[in-house]
Amino acid sequence: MQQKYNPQTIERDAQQFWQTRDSFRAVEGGGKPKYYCLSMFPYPSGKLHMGHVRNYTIGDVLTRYHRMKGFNVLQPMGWDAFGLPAENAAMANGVPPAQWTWDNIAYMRKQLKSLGFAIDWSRELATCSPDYYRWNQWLFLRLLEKGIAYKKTQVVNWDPVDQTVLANEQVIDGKGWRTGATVEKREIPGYYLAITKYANELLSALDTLPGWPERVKAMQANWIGKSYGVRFAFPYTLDGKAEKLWVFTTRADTIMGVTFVAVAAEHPLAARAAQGNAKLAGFIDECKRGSVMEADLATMEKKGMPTGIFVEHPLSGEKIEVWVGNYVLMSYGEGAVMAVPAHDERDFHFARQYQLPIKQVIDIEGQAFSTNGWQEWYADKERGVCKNSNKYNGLKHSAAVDAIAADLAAKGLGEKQVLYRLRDWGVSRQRYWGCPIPIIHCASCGDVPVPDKDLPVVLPEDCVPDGSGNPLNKRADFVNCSCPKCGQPAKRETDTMDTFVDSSWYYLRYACADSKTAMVDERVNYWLPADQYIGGIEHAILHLLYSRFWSKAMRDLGLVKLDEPFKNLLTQGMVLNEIFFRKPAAGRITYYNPADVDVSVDAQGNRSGAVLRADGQPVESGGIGTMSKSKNNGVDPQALIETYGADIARFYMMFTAPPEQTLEWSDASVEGAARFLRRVWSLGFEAAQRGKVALPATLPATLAAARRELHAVLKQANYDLGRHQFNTVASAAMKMLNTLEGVLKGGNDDAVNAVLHEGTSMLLRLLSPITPHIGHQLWIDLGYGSDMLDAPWPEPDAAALIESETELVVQVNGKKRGDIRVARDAGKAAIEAAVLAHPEVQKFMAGQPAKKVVIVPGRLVNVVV
RNA sequence: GGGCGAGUGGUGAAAUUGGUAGACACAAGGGACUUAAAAUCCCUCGGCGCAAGCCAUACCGGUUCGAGUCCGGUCUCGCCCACCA
Repeated sequence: MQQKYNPQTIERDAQQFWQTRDSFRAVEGGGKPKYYCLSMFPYPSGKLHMGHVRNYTIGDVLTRYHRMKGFNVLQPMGWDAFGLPAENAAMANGVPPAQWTWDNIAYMRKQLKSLGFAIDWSRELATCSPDYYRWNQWLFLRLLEKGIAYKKTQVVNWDPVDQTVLANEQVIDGKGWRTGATVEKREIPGYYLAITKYANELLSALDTLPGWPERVKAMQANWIGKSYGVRFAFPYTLDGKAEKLWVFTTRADTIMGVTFVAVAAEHPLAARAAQGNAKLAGFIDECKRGSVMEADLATMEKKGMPTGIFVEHPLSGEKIEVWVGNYVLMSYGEGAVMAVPAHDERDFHFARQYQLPIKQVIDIEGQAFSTNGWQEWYADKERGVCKNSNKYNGLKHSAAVDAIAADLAAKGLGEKQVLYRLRDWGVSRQRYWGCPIPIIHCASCGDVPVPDKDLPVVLPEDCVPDGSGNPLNKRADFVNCSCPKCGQPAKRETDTMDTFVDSSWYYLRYACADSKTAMVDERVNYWLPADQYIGGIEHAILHLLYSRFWSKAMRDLGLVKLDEPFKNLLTQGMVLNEIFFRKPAAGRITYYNPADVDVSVDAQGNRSGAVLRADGQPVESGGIGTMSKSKNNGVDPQALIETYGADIARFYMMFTAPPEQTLEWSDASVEGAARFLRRVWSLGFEAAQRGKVALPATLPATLAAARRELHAVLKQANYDLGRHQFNTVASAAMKMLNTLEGVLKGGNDDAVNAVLHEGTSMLLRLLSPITPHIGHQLWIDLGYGSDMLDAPWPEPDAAALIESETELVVQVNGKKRGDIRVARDAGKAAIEAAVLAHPEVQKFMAGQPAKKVVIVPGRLVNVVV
């Protein structure tokens, strides 16, 4: 055994040991309760970043902890391997995306292994492998049969940089989620998945997920956006034909206040009105081209134009004019709204802009309505009652809605409707590096599904994209085929699937990654749902919603017995670092990596300045931000692992912040973690020299106190592990080390060494989920066993925690004035007497009688004067 | 505009149901060891005060014997959604 802590050799040996023994292979069954610990799989971008290290360290801590607690644990790993970066890299380097991707996977797998994660590598999968994506295609065909997948032509979000369609969820602030390019609108045919059929279940089942953060559930509920309202029609006659203009409203109670109707620029009625109306046609064109930036939209001036078409109010029969309004969305509801300027803020501003009538139909007692300016209460549906509304006068919101909906229904002009904000999920992408959509286009048979026997439709792996659209279109050997129905020459679909399809079910495939004959098998029902899912908050909506939908769809196909795929969700915080830059008078900002900047501090420890090491000149601080290429503030995990080793990197990650919070990078704190593990090693070395000694029946008081402290800290640490607060578990390990070093200095007799050994064995096991390598080695060196993974989780000894005397804090009027030691079983009267006799207490009571004495057992006594 | 969350030393952070605020660290300062440095070890470390003590968990108020924690209000920051009818 070496006296000096040498992480490199220790870690290499431990990893070899685990590999030789195949320690982390998970096998179904065996009588233990199962624990499926799942981390979001990485995109193989080239190398790991700190976010990955943090994510997988959290997963590994939970994995190893549960394993020692007696669970049958599965921790798998795979690769979200399709996607655009591979195409961009291919263009930059002239290498096919497949090769780039597989090279990256090989490198990142090596990195993950060097971090010592307890992963069952036999279940590894990559979504770009035909063995995996054939099942995307297979399931897509099943969904097509069920009508959940369907084709339609629709106005879509078009990313001009990536040259592809984006789902609504992938448009952020009017920009592509990946490229940041301003999204355009285009009309394109594509395949859609009817996620809206599951809207209600996706929403209501959120209540069955107590192990999910409220924040994520709120975001999903918000996104699904359930609204209760009334869908109804304004009848009209055009070109001699009776027609209906449908609208949706959540405020049917204000229906008697309708003074105009507004339709979206894309609405068919707008197009009809624009015929022979060049001015209107021009306006509609302007609206369609207009910005889709939400920030712009929210502040954009209300613009509109009358169509000259009039409709009839369904209840009053009044003539109402139809306007085209730039604030009406074609994609929500009917693309048309009833406008009630008196009680809707947008309608109000629009009406004022164009001098349209404003008619108050909701009254709140004591509030005076005015058309001069908008007041919050105009839209208050809780307090108001109907007025100027004939037979509905005096009714409150819900009663009025009921009555009006009933009257509309009686006329066949409307009914109550539940509407969702959620849209169907467009999955066609005009990209090469993705899963081919298994469809063949035949001139006579139309769109024909590829027969199951011909799956997978294999993506050619030797294409090099050149930026001019999808290279598959130029691959005659891929495109040309024969129609499965009639045998005539046909064309293969060249669109590929959204990569979110790949990641919507990979967690199921881990359970049966070797299955050649089926997408999933019975083993899925053993492992799923995942007991713990860990990943970034950025997937709160997209990936997690799609995955929930996908597993429900598979359930309804009878493939899995599963309502929800992820029982508990932990959203880990981001890894941040300082930002330094210089902004020349002219030219672009340059960012400098914090590793190249020297920061000086004054005597109080306050920051006094920062200079670039290379030239000694000052740089400006840009605060703290997520590690990113654009801010040049990333720290490469590889350098960290090579300099310090996996255990120190892992310990630092766990100690610095609780898992859900952001983690601010600090080189000095990494050094602190290294210091701690060196001390652990020294302690282990010393303990090994002294030899193992069994605990005697009785211990001297100081050793009993030390032992009590060790067990009390362990008790708290176990509690903290249960609630995933790993930073205080790391703190607990530090406290135990401090205590044990004190014990060590107390002498070198059997009693000392007995406490030392018991404490060290507890410490190593408590640390082992976080720093498994050092634990593995010391466990052997100290003679506790040959494989720490087989050791039981340490539990505090209740007997060690018992004290003959307890210390109570003494307060007078809620302020601490001292403390007393009393017998553990001291009665109330004895405690009270002891406290009242305490000199500090007497001093602060200043001769006044005690009004009341509050005793909190085992904690404190408060004397009220 | 709507929703959710958070504000504690120079810094990262602790404080389970209301019960000793700042555990455990980092940084800083002082000291020991050393020819010297690194490493290691010891001490100090929220503010004011010589001290007794007082003040301190964004701010104001409330409940309570007792509030970082509960309630009401204000301010600031972060995230998500957003002309969703």
